[in-house]
Amino acid sequence: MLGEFKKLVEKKFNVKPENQRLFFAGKQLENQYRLFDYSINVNDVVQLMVRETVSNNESLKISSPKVSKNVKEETPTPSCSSAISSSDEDNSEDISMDSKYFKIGDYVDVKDYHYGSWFIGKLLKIKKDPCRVDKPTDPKSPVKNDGLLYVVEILGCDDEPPIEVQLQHIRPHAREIFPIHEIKSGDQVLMNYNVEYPKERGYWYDVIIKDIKSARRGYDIIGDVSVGMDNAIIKNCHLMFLDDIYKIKPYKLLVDRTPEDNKIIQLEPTALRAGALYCIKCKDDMNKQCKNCGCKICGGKDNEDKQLMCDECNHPYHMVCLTPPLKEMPEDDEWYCPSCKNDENEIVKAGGNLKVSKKKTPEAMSTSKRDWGSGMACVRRTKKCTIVPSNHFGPIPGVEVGTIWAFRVQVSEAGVHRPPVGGIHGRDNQGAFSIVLSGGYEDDVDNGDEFLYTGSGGRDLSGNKRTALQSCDQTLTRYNRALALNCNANLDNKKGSTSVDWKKGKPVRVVRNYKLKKHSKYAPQLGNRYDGIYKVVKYYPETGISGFTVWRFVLRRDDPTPAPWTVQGKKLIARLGLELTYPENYVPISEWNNIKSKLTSSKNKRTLEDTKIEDNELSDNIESKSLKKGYNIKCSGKKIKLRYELEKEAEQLIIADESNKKYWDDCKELLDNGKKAFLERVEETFLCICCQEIVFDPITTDCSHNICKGCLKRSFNASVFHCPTCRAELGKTFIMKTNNKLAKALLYLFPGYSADR
DNA sequence: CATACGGTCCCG
DNA sequence: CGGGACCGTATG
Repeated sequence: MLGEFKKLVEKKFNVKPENQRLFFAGKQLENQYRLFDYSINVNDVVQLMVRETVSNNESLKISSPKVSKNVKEETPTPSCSSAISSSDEDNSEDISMDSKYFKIGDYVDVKDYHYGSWFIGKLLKIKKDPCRVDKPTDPKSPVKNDGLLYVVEILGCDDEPPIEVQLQHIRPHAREIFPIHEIKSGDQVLMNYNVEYPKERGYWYDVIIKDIKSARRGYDIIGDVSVGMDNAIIKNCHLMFLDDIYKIKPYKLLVDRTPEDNKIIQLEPTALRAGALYCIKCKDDMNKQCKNCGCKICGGKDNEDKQLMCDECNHPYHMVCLTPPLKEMPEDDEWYCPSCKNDENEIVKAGGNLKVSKKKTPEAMSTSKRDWGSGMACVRRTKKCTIVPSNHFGPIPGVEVGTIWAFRVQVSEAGVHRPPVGGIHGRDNQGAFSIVLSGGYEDDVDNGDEFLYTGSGGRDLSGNKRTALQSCDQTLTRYNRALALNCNANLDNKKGSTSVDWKKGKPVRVVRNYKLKKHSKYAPQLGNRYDGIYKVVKYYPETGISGFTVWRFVLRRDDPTPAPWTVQGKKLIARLGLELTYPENYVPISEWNNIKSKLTSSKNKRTLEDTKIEDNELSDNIESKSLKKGYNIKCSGKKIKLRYELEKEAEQLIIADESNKKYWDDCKELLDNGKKAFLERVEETFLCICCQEIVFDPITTDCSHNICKGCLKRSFNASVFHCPTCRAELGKTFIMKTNNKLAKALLYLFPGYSADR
């Protein structure tokens, strides 16, 4: 059983079984199955993700080093940038006296933030690090960030600006060759390796020697190469370049430096270490004609000043080799070669008119006069989830239940729900992988753990629309058929079908959108939230509110992670620190700010709560609607409704807390569902937003929110004087008066709940 | 090619 | 201001 396997994993990786999430072939391994059930064989690789349960965030980071061979891109970090822009004069103070290890003029090996490999450089300046954010350090590095920035000029790159790195990313320049016959397994050395083309010369990385074999001519060396900024290890690399292996020179304190040491470190290196070839075709032989790195047409490398670089493919072209030949440099900044250029006509006219950019002309693009340039209406995905295929069933590894994204495109990027607009992602011959509830279909009914979902279609989308009113009958085709296939029952596209064993159906990832709020209280306040795995219990056609046939799907939650609206779920979300995320570099438009401000103003919050639909009401809804058609929901039989009658004393204490009347009334409606349900609701209602526990020593604000006195005090101590829930200004002089009535009521219901505080 | 439970701009 | 029109995009 998998439980035993998890124990083995615990021994090996020191991760508690409950914190392990194991994946194989895109599937999450569940406890009740065996490795055999997943067809896992010897030597197969199982992915381990570590659930974050404690405050220290140690997640399994898988990094792929990115080393681009030829083209240097610009460092994309605007703040704390590693490269000084050449136009920007660096006038910060030199404080080289503060460094314990280096002084100006030292020749050092420097780890470039961009390539993640070691280069030779000369130390120009030492200054204070204004960012003071520690860059990743190799755990084996003998030094730690000392709060200084070392400004280093990379040798052999004359036109490149100096780079700035922290102490752990520079070290004395390694000059001494490590003779191959002296090397033994376990040594850490500096070697040349090409991540992309392991047989070619590449950049310089730290390598731990794993194995040395005598081969027919010379040696075979296997080692673990440490690449990239976060020191990802590429294991068991076959290293090719054994003539120049360098001994890593240890750090030495300045106070320990002898005059001899000083002479060596300040001596300009006689030879640069051979780096990656620019061109692997011609091995950078300048005398060889090469259509890969020289002119794409003639292969020549001559007349560099008469070569044009294509802004698309980056290949050079002699101006004279073009047809027709170009006599002068084009005035335009952009130039595209014949094979990258879109419009053939433009190429013919190359000499005269190069004004057309690669982008489509506005006329060809659209007839619209609207500006779609800003906002998230029609934006492209910027990344694609590749960790699992798009037809993957079940959770997406690393995506926690309760994750919230502001926009659908982000949900798509995460791989949770890929279509940018559609509500169902599925294939009509495989099943549905995910669905989104966003209140767009009038017939949806949401009851949290179970909901009634309406199929898609039956709408007239002419006029380039995405949504419309129902205007004809839905059929069990396309996405509806896909979703039906998830149900553990034979497909019936006439009458629908009911699962034999609903849990055995295919899993559906479910996302709730904030627009669902209108109809459901299980919707998030903002954005799109992943709520976990559901299964299709049954599906059937029915006449919808519009009068047209719609297909309806009953989905029921089957996920080990507590749902985001439960107390447990909320605690988990708080523990994981899940927060609404926006796309990178997102600049909110005014519209979006309006939505947000509406939510934070208490007045609107009230009206939202007024429209909440109750549990029982919802269940009745599902039942009545289904019964109308002669279907019977089995769960109605097993529902045990044992109304909890509040004790007199409790009733009095609750009534006494007038300022929270609305909340208490809200809770009381759950009395019908029994004591447990009622108490859960109370716990949820009076959860302190700060500490995620039931409010202790509660303060009830004018904006009707309850916070622990201790939590509020902490907030005030940090000079934050507004309500943590709705951000209404409380003012410095706000008097923190405990709401004793609430305190008493809570204490009655949860005797001693504050014992540990 | 058709389809789609987004998102924004524009107009009344 | 709120609701209607309608765009690019990913997916099958």
